Amino acid sequence: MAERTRGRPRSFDREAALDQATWVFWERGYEATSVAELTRVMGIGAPSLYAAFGDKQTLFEEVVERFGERFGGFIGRALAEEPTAQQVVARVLREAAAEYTAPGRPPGCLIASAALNCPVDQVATGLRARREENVRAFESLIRADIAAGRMPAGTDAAGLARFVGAVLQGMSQQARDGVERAALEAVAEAALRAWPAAP
Amino acid sequence: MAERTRGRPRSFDREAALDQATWVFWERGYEATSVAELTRVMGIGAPSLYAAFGDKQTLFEEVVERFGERFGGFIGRALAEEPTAQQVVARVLREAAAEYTAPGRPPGCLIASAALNCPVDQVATGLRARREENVRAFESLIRADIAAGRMPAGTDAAGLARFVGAVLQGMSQQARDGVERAALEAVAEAALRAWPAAP
DNA sequence: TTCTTTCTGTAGCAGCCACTAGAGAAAGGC
DNA sequence: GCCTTTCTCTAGTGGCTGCTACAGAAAGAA
Repeated sequence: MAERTRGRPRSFDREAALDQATWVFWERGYEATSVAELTRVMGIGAPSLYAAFGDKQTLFEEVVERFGERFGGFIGRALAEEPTAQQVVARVLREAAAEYTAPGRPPGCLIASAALNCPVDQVATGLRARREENVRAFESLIRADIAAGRMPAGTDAAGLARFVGAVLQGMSQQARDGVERAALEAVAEAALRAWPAAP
Repeated sequence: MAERTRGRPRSFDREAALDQATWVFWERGYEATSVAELTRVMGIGAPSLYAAFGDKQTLFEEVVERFGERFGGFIGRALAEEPTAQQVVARVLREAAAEYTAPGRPPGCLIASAALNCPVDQVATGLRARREENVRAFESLIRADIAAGRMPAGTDAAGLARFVGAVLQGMSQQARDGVERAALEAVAEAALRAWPAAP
């Protein structure tokens, strides 16, 4: 990755700076994070930021991508590793309670909360698409379970998937409001009781 | 109310201007709403706004108060009119699906979404307190139902109340993401299936 | 009429916003 | 050594932010 190139070499670690930026955006959200604060936390000058990352919006998009890989991965892992919709959802909700309140990092989920009330349409839309992606993944998983006879034939797959998405968003917001892990776990357990019994 | 006073009379309707301000804050959130936009929509100059409402933050607090009376009232009404916790929660969730997607007004709930990612602590804290108030009302209602033998003795009242709060917040966010009423009603129905059976 | 009180419109405050021009610094290629 | 390339630093840009000083307008009180 570190190809030798001509010209003066970059004096900072691009990956480390990206991590710092992720932290700030996660904590404050897109709009409330100023470029001045980013450069301060990243330890670089504004021209270096613009040379390395484009502009604030492009930097944010890269931050979101990285966040999805590093911290949003628990949803992808559950989707990949658990065999049934119920097991996926149970694991996702329980892990969300832990992830959204993990000590040493900002509460909640960046993808759920960083671009709320954001007047830059493209930014808000990008995050919305990522959330919608998850809901659709849940939905097709539920449909598969219905088809396989693991869930009642009359189950409202879209509604149930949307419910899981809403609970995740609600849990993230509650975490940002300062609610702690045990309380979020109670929310997850309550949500799981809504799951339809196997036929 | 319209007491005669000395001095030049105000040239605009204070209540109407407050309604316009409510609309803008509801649509855009606290931070993303500029005083310039407020004065434009309210049809008054900045000095008139500051004379009549104090400053942006005080105006917002008044807007929140009015919003709670006009649009958040459905929760209070359900709490006052329904006899059991289950009936309160069922009505609140179902009405929320309609309220959060009512045509002709901004989607979602101002109290749930207008101060997310807001760096002005006092504003964010004020809305958080209002949300917390609702959760506590649900909780004491559930406790009363447990004491009256209408719900199982082992019910986690705090957890269930927090769950309802999280679902409401999630529904508001989904509404802001453009999800429509029927889908939110499915979320409400799913959430209601989590309610513990009577003992 | 004149005084006092209150509101309104113009015009502008300092401070922050995202962003960048231009000069110098630090590397490889020759 | 010297050229090219790329990055960094200083010092700003215009534009927006919330907010206000000031002068004039419009009412009641005398």
